[in-house]
Amino acid sequence: MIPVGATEAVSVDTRVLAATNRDLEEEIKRGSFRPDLFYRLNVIAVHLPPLRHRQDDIPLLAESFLARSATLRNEGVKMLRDDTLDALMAYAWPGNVRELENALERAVILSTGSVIDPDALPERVTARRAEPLVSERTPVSPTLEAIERAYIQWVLQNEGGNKSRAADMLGIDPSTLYRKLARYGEA
Amino acid sequence: MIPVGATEAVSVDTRVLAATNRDLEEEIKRGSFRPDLFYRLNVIAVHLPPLRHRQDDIPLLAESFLARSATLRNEGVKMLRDDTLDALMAYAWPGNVRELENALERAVILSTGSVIDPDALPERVTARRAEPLVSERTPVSPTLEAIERAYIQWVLQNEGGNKSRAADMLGIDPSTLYRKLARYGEA
DNA sequence: AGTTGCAGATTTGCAACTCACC
DNA sequence: AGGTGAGTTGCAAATCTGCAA
Repeated sequence: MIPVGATEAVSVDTRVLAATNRDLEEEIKRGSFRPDLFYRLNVIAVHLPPLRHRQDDIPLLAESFLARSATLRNEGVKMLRDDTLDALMAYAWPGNVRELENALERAVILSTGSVIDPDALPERVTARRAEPLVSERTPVSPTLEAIERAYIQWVLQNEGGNKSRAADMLGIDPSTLYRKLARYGEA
Repeated sequence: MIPVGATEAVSVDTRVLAATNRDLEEEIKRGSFRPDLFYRLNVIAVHLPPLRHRQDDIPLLAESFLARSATLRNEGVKMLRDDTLDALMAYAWPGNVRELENALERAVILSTGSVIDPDALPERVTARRAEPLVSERTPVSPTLEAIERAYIQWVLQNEGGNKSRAADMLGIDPSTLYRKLARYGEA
């Protein structure tokens, strides 16, 4: 595909072809596709899933890490003392899951017994209420409208600029597509 | 992230974090993102870009392949005779770019001189008007509505199910999001 | 195929209200 | 009792849509 206005020829198509299968197409046709589809999107740029929005997940995540860690080290699973867990849940984890994982790994190493107490956690975690980081990075997702626009453009290109066919793909009336495009043009 | 209703813990977040950069976020925030974003989408399942809709691109693609081939083989670039190119452009390339590439590779090998004539192409290509393949696979793209749904779900998940915040991300009123979700629920 | 008028259907943001939790 | 924030609903205005030309 040659992007509008560009001159580069690409060989993406090929791989796409290889990666596709009918089942998926079917599933997609009926509009039900899995979120992991969007994880891919994500990998490129869209969003940083903020762990701090899911504090309830922390116990589960922690448990899972501890279990894995125990397996890897051929040791028994270490437990979190209640207040240790509290600390974990209170912290904002700006580094998300990775940071949580690292902290727990460290804690496992530092703990001699089978119970992990708060002392084993990095200071920044236990320091209650680390003041809101200067640049509390607010993650950004594209606007619904932005997605619509981009997707439309993309389908349109795949249909060789044929608006009627593109409209069929999109499941809307050609006139509707026509107007949407017009709107995009203005703005 | 733990998908709604699931129990698996994942560590996707991390990599995402690593792969992201501010510039992209900026660009995205303002709603202008490049099509290659959707190529990724594409890689997973969405669509088979049909080469037959872009016959004008064929000369360019062919040229680029020939150039590359020449480089790889340490030979001079071979040229397409006019009627060879005609044949290429007349053919529907159900296998898309991959098929084109293969055909050219074959042609290069078969051609002793520096000019590629039609005889060097696979039969199916030169057989004028190969009858429309039995299952002329019509590529499918998800409906606009399907995309909207999926994207909304995805953002919603990233916001930990918080509809208000998700609505902010999406650039719509919380009530609007609420209703959309309700609609999805019914259907 | 692309475009536009049109009348009806749908959708939207706003604001108000409830509910839960601090 | 007071405050904040999420979720939800009524409503009138604005927008959007499919159809047909």
